[in-house]
Amino acid sequence: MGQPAPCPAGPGDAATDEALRALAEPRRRAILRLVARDELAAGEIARAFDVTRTAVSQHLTVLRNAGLLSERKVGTRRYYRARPEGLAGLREFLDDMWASSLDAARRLAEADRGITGDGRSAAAG
Amino acid sequence: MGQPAPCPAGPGDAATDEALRALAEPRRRAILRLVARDELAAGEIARAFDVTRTAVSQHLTVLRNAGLLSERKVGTRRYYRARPEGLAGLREFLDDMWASSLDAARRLAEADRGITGDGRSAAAG
DNA sequence: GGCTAACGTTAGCGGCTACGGACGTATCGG
DNA sequence: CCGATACGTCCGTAGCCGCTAACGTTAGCC
Repeated sequence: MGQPAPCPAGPGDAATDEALRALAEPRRRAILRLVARDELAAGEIARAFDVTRTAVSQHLTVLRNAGLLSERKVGTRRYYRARPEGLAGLREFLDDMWASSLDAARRLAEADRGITGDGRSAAAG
Repeated sequence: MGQPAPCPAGPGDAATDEALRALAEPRRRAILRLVARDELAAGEIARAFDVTRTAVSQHLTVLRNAGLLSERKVGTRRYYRARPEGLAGLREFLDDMWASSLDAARRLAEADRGITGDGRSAAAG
């Protein structure tokens, strides 16, 4: 066991889970790409896909719930826009993972070199 | 057969889909965090969770298939390690999305300013 | 050869989720 | 007021996903 949680960051974990799960769906990624360029209405977004408006509306709800979308109501139309802030948490998460992996890789490489090549250089550095 | 997959840095859509779907699961993220620090055997990883070894083995397979894990066989033990390269595609994807969102936000902000504040500055850039 | 340890794999099951159809609601126009 | 438009929401269904139990395989030891 062990949940040391070196970087709980409070809402970072939950938000990351929501955002990651939302991005795991190809449709939602496509929608996000679409609204990342310009602000579009739900109908226009739905027309860009072969699925029904119902599915698109649900996807929009999921994305909005994950903090990846921003909603703007104008009359009967609802315009959606991508939220960079929603991706910030994910970038941080990936960056942390990236750093850890690289550090571990370097450590293992040094250890392997000390075993296969030279043994006394282990204390070097 | 085999998987040369030298990490296609270009249209990593398929790879991004696999990696994103793999990371969408909390268990897999925890496993990845575990092996990001040090290289561990499947049994040790499985012991770190309350689920059975079968589930962990499947998670490891998924992560490995997504290019996020590296396998090293030693006797009956199989050591797993996180692969930074697997996260590279995701970082690129998020970075692109981030840039697009920010650009769109700035454009919309300028357009909004032109409407609410001044109209002749619309051509400024 | 026989035994144990470590691990992956297959089959079956329960839960979740994306999808489509039908319905209700809010807004604009005549 | 009534119709049309735009959108969200509820219900039922099909497919996917993660989990467990049982089995098969490979490596080390006596």
